[in-house]
Amino acid sequence: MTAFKSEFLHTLQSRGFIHQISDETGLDELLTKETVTSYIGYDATAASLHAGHLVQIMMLYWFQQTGHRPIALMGGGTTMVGDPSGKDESRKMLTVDDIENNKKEIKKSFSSFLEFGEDGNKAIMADNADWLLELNYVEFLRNVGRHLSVNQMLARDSVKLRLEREQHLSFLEFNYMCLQAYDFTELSRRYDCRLQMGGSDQWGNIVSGVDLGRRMGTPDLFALTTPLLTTSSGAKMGKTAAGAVWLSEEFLPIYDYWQYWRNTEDADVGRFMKLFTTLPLDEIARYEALEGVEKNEAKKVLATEATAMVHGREAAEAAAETARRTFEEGQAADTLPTVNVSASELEDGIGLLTLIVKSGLAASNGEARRHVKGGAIKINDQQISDERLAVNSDALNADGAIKLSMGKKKHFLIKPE
RNA sequence: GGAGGAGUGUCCGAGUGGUUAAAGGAGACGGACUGUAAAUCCGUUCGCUAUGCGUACGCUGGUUCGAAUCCAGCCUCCUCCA
Repeated sequence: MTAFKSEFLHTLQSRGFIHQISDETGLDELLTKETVTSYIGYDATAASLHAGHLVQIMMLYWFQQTGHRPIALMGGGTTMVGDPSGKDESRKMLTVDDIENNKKEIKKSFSSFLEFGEDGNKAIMADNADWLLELNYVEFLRNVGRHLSVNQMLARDSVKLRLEREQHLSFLEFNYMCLQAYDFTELSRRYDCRLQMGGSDQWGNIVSGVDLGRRMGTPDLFALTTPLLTTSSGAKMGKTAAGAVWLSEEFLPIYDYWQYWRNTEDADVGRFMKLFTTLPLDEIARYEALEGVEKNEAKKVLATEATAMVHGREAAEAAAETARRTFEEGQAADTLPTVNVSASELEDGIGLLTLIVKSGLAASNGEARRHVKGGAIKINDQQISDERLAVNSDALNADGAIKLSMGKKKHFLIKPE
């Protein structure tokens, strides 16, 4: 293992972020010498980023923390085309308005990690729509295309593997690499961006940009990728039953976000602490050394720290406190996620199944019914077996709410309004 | 344009006329055991006003008492050739 001189690479390496670097020594020197600009691209396909993006975001965070200038590049242009690497039928074309809105929302999430601004090493939010959308095909071919080597691109794993397996590779897909390569040179030109980072699956695309830059006469460009992250059981990061673990509060309550990290597998705690929190390494080592039941303490710290990164410390502490009261004292903490029902409806009595569906615990009455049959549903901690039960205001507790639970972990408060 | 292959439930994948709402697996959810973990075991996994009804095997028609299964046309995807 190389010992890096630059604070940035040293930090990344000791925290387990690094998979591949195009020119370790060169990049290390550059980072030691001057304030460097680096970018990571994100497609604006949804209005919120999710936990799968976190590793990338944390890299930008450390980049800025160690004195460099990060660029978060929105794929406004590439999103218009749609990344074909997702194998299913091509993604629905997003409207310009959608993309604009998504960008705005995504930027909010970035603001928790990066300091945006004009000068010094303030982060920049760029958008490849600014240059990709006005590209003229023939002009692009003449200015950029002649520098792109098909021979080299054919050698990239992403392409090579497809060809070897005799799988179809569309021209569009092939061009995605070209556009991303071009992005890199454009960012180099506009912002003197020297480094592109990304997930390990992006290696080929990033290196294509490095090559293109050299042919087009940019300063030396560098590539850095992170390992593909899975949990110890092999599950993809950032996915749950309900879908992605969104960073935006509107998509996932902060309490649930905290819970996601609280339920981390034992084997992942240390690794995740290094990647998703900013705790000092020696402190992480202490938590990592905990065994058995004590590991839970580490998980709570992980959950609170990881939540604080996104939602702020106050909200994270609140989520931790809610969890403590709910799980350790069995109370209905009034900060649990709440479902509002109209007071008059509640007076008349609401069907249990309806209530379960309304709270999002089940997608249909049938599913709700199954949960009741399976003994998963509790109201005010009383197991309910009668699926036809009508819940009315008699069930309200002292705080004027009804605690609805499914299983041991999911709790809601039903409140009249 | 030619030849061949494929399209099944969240995903993968069996199923070539009849107890098929569709084997099996994965995933997910619930339960047991635990530590709000993992592993393991058990259960559930289209919808509904439910001993019934409605939808469902790319689409549209047809054959049949009866079709995911047979026929015709169409659509989409893939491979090879031109």
